[in-house]
Amino acid sequence: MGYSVHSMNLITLLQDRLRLALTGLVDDPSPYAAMLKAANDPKHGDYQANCAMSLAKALGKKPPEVAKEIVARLPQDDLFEKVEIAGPGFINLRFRTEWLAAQMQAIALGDRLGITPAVKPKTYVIDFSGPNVAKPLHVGHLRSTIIGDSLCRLLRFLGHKVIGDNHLGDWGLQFGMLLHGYKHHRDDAALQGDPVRELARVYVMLRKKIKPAEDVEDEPANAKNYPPDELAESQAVLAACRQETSKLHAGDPENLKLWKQFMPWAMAEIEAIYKRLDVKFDETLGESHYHSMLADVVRDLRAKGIAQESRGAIAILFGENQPAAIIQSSHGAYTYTTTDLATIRYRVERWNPDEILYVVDFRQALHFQHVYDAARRWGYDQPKYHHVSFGSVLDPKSRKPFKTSEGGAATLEELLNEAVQHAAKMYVQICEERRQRGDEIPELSPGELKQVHEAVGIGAVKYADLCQNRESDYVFSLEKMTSLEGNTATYMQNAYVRNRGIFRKGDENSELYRTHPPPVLLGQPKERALALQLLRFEDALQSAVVDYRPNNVTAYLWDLAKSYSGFYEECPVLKAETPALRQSRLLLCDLTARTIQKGLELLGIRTIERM
RNA sequence: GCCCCCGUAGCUCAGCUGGAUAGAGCAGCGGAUUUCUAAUCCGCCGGUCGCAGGUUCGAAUCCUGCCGGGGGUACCA
Repeated sequence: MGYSVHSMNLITLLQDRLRLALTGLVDDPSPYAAMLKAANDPKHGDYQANCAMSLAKALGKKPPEVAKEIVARLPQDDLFEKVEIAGPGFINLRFRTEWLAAQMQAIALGDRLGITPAVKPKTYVIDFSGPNVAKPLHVGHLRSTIIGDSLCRLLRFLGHKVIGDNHLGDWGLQFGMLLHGYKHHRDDAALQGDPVRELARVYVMLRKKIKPAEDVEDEPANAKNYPPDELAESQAVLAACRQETSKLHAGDPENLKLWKQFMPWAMAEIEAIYKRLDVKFDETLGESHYHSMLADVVRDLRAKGIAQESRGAIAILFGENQPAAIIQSSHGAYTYTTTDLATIRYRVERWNPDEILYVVDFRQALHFQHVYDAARRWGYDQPKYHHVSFGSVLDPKSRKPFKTSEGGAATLEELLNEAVQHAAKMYVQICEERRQRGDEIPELSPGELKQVHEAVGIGAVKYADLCQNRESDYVFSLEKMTSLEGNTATYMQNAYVRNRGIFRKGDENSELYRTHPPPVLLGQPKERALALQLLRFEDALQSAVVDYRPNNVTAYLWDLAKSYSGFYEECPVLKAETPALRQSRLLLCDLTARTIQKGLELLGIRTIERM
């Protein structure tokens, strides 16, 4: 049968058909062709087109008539098995099963699972992670890092040029605090032994000291909460830290030298975590990188009339009763708005990106509005700017965002350790259960075991984060995320392992199914459903990318796992009735495994061959 | 005060460019299964989609108001 491979993007494929059918009926068919979705009930076919209803009024006809007309205009070929008009005018489309089978064979070739790279690749700069390097990473940094990394992977896989940039907080007050702390509170012995830890200690100590002063600056009425002498000392320390920061910014040799000394210490710790998380950046250009450009940015913005003097500071105004954005304080200091604008200029000049994504906490929404608005007025209006905002990670006890700066809340490292330990504990428990049942347990070397626990533990944390809609807050629960049940990384990793087990047990070389894919038979409903689900992979990736929502990938994988599970229950693979059926099912298994593996990879989650 | 976001099953959350009876997971209840295995499967129970209006063939989804929660709101980032 000579089915050609069109595009593995089912939605695009169908929309193209619909657009053809609609041409001549309406002036602009695209919005109507877009009214297409996967049917939520198999009774309604595979996909449903919903345009007839809304088109009816414009054409002055009844919806079923319009639907009939559209169906008559659909290209006549072998794509559909059935096209039905139902209800108030839905057009239900069902693919020919033979066509699905042919696609299976086609996408098995090559390593892209049928997904073709973007025809018009775009350039993306993705600004993510951006930790404050003076303090240890904590749960709050998790989301930006994980979501940003996943978006990099997804866009890159779809053929775009991606620059992942870690915009470090390496130049602000936090370093003034370290400088002050180093000069007045350091413990030389501790510094010799473990400089990273000693710096962290000093930082936490100063954070505490400064808090009253900051509280009172926020809200003068808070003054009554503190004893006057404690408050006075706090204010003095804060002033001293600011002084150190200013000196650093002014190029004071001693402070600059210390800064250069502190940086590698601080970075070593952060990089260890990135390595463990398997997160890489193309650039790590922190705030310090832009420092020398800030004066010029302010000058240029003033010269162009975008910024002006206001209440003693240099500010960009956004209309009456709107808060302004300060780009230079009345003391002469630059702000993060200034740095972000300098960063935009740098990025545009260096990469000329089509889009710049900021994977940052939702609380900074107003700041980014200011920055985008200012950047456009400044002339940098060609890139699209997106604040890929996300909600907070909530402490299950307090139901409030995790706080670390003041208290002893978990650092990210502790959290990851806990997750990995939990994975190890689960492993022992499950092995025990299996031993009691008399099952064979794979002999894994200690090294292999460690890899497995790491992949499972870290994967669990990542997946739990990514499978949430990023905009909503979520309650952090180690129990839930490392569970074997439900939509978790462990479940998906195990689905993969179990699938690989079939090939081992059947002594089958999966490589053969990729170079010489056998014909596929989809006689059973579960086989057909699995094939259809496999073909939806590209739709899932596209939907994840257009809204910057990796949870569309996890949702897809979960559906795939369920389709596979149904198939697995009803369709024996190694014991299939005929050799041809066995071959066909092995191909479906292999495609499933590869899709799971690729999907997880695009989320930054590792698969393992055995668990 | 002003601006933004959120309010969906007992719990945790999807769904929100309007579409057919509102979906998962966990918890609860009832069956099937002892395996191609670190995941059993199927069914049931459970919802005035915060409240009230409006738009229309059709609203969890769009608009307005209200209630409740969170966040932001000029010299921190």
